[in-house]
Amino acid sequence: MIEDDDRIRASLGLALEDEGYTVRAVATAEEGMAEQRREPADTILVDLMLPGIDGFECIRLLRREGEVPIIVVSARDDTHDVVAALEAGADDYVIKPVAVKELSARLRALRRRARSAPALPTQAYLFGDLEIRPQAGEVLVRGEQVSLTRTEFRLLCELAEHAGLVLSRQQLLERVWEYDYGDERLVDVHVGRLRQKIEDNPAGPQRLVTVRGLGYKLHR
Amino acid sequence: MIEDDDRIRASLGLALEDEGYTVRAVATAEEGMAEQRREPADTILVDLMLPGIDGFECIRLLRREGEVPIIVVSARDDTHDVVAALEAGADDYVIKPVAVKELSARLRALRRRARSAPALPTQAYLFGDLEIRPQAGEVLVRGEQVSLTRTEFRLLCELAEHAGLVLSRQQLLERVWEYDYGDERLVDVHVGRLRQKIEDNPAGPQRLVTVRGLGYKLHR
DNA sequence: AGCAACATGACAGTTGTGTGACAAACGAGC
DNA sequence: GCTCGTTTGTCACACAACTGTCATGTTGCT
Repeated sequence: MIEDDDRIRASLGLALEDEGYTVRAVATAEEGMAEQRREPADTILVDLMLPGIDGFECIRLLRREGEVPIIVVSARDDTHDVVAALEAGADDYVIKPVAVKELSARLRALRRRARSAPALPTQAYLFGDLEIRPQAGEVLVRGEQVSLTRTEFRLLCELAEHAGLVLSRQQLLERVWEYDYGDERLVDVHVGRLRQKIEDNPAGPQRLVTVRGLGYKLHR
Repeated sequence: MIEDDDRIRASLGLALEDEGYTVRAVATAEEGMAEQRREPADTILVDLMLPGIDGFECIRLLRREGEVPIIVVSARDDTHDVVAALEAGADDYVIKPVAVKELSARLRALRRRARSAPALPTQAYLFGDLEIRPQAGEVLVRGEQVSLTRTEFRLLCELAEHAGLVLSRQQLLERVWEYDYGDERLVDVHVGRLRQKIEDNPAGPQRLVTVRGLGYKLHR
């Protein structure tokens, strides 16, 4: 609960605890953000009129960091505020003074809905007749699907993300293997294997080309 | 929209269409239920004071058949009604007369939440000769109904909802089992069982395929 | 030619996945 | 409350796929 009025904070906090919730309460948006980073809450109640960062901004900041359900608890019964709060990313809006039973029912309804965020939406890549769909785990060469191993797939995605640019073996080791050091020959081996699968003539690569002395790049 | 007052039905319907929504409106709970069975809506607006089956009962009936988001639009600004409606399974409660902008914002907020909820989708899926009717709890392979357990069914729905995309074991654990952590082999076992039922040759799956190192996906 | 950079095939250890067995938990029906 | 069939989660094992290393061969540059 982010609420600057001490009396409301104390009484509403106690009332919610009576309803079976565990409540942590702070007085400012700044404290709330810090607390949420320290130990994320299931649900956040936030007042709109706060000193310093106001409620609207606080909602936007919280939204940027996660999908936590947010309920606005405001004294202002104004359609503009309601709309603005919901636009900012709040999930519900209740007017103070609020009946604890109602707030509790809304909390329950909200938490019934609250779940994890959707999958990471990465875009698809298309380079000539090479198509890469990261989220589908698919790679197509001239419309034909080829099956890559995870390492090959990650390597290809990394190259695709920087298509046209040369990536050094060291960069690839760091990004694909998450090795800070390591044998750079390893990259060669996997590039070779990848070529077997995506090149028409693996010995004369057209798509995944070597830049001697620098590294590899994926041709646009 | 389930609303017995002709004037409100017409004006609110038009106003929402101006906001970009497609609206179907009926005057009674009975009609609403029939309409929802015929062609499920994304979201339902329901008045509480209805002739015949009242709003509360209507909400309970709708809830029994699916997870469709429900917003109560009532003239009665009474905490008891709010709590009762939310308890019955409504997702939100707004007071008439309602500002269309506010209703629109609440609709958006609700649908944003609904999208990430693990609810059973309202529409049916058809992938080749695999048909899934989440609301009816039916799955048909080549027109033949197969009986799935609840876990298998939820797993299939989750995969169907993201057909063509790879879902990791972790994502499936979170969405189907609502586990934050857990043994990922559990997913394998259930995928295996599901394959026994929906694949012609479970050892060489065509519909529910493994993407090695990434997870599983349902083929479109 | 000489050298460094790169490619490639083989191989053994590791990892990922499928599957059957089993016991606990559940649930419908009485 | 009880019973019995079903569902669920865990485990162990088998097997296939993948990975990283190495040795050896090839290429491109000076």
